[in-house]
Amino acid sequence: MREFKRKSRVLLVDDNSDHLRGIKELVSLEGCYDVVGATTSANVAINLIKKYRPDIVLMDINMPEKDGLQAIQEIEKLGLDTRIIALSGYDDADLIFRAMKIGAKGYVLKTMASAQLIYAIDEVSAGKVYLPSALSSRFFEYFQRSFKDEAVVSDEENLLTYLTSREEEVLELLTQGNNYKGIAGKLFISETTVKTHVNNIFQKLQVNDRTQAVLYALNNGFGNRKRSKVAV
Amino acid sequence: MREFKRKSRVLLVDDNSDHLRGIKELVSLEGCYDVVGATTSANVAINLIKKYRPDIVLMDINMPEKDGLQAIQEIEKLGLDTRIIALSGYDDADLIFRAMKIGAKGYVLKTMASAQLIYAIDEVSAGKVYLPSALSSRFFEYFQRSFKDEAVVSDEENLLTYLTSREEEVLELLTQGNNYKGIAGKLFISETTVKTHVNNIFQKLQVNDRTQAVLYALNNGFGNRKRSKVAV
DNA sequence: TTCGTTCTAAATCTTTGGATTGATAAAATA
DNA sequence: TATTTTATCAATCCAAAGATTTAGAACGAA
Repeated sequence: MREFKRKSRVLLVDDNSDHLRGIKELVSLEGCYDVVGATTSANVAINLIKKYRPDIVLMDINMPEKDGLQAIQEIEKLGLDTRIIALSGYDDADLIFRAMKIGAKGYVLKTMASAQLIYAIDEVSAGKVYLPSALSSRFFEYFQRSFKDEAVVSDEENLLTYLTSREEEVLELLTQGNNYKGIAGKLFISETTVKTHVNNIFQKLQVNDRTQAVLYALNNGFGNRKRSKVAV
Repeated sequence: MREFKRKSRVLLVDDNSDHLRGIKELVSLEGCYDVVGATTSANVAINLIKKYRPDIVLMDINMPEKDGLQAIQEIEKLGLDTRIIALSGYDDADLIFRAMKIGAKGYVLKTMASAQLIYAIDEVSAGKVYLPSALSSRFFEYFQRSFKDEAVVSDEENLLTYLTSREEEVLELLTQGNNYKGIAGKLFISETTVKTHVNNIFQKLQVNDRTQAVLYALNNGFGNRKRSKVAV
């Protein structure tokens, strides 16, 4: 499959120039990749990317000068179809998670065999997202852990289930920041009717005012909104 | 490696009894697995799991009677160390994502080769999380897409940055559903002072009332809270 | 020192929000 | 059929929220 594709253009970024040289040789040895650039600076890398539009960027994310993750984020914001593979010395679940979250298409450890790196480039170059098995495991453990608390919350009695469909409509509009007049206008009913509904909602959700009602709704999976504990 | 481990105990759940028989034979042929049960009902499965504590559960998630995802969630809530592999007819990204989110340790398509299923069981049995390469790709695309909007949002001007630290404290208490009296009491300042702060907050966030202020705060990464567009 | 900002506070006033009671009509359900 | 639930609306009434103005004290920067 690889031999039929045009050569993929690869850019290398690693603050350690020895590593950089090593990786460059390694990738260059593969017939199907053109190394269009290699730099020790993330800032230079971003400019090179704008200029050469590489297909693949191998980005070291353990750099002192500029955070590699931040660099990835900036590159992603350019909206090019450059696909980034994070290179890291650590198999830390949080690092892996954050890298994938901001759009890295792969994550490879520096300690991994060079064949592994080439394989990752092959896969990502083919449009896939590639995480080595061991790192993928880490990722999913972290991912599942970050949603565990949320599941527990939805386990306890959800007072939202007691709302009638009309009350849900009203609450929906409340969660959009509407006041009585706004809701009345949007539902084509009188303001007093809205007040009645809102009061019933307060009773059912056991809250005292609209802000608390809105907070309850958001924290208990109202509509298709969900709060997650995942942070960047 | 496999031959040194004790036999893993496997439970099979599929509403199609033909499939069920087929899978049972397939798994039974592997020397290292004991099929401790096979049922067409998710509800029966949950009882069997409580009774036999299998190591692995193969759960069909395309069942009419009871939603397989819901069943997985219930099993996860039992807090056992049973690891669940989702069996599905669809490689839908959303389905895969939801299955992994609620704790499935693997996701295998029914159309995949039987060797693939066995491999998945092997990997999950070994404590890993296993997603076939193609599905893993799907998952990550969905995952990255679900965080993309969020990144864009944090990119545009965040009015929260204009708040003073005192105003942030007040807003924090607002997002907890406090009224003026509550905030005044907690900050040991007068109610009128709180009103002043709140009014300044409204000006800076360009909103009309506390509910809108709270919504703005939650939607723009106030504190360590982050809203995600990901839903179960 | 002077200027700007922040935090504090009060006074005043208008609007909105929330509680309560009561009532009608349609629709679902027993 | 009888009963309950739901959705609708009105009229109060009080409390809370919001807008506006003014002002003193503390603090840091120009």
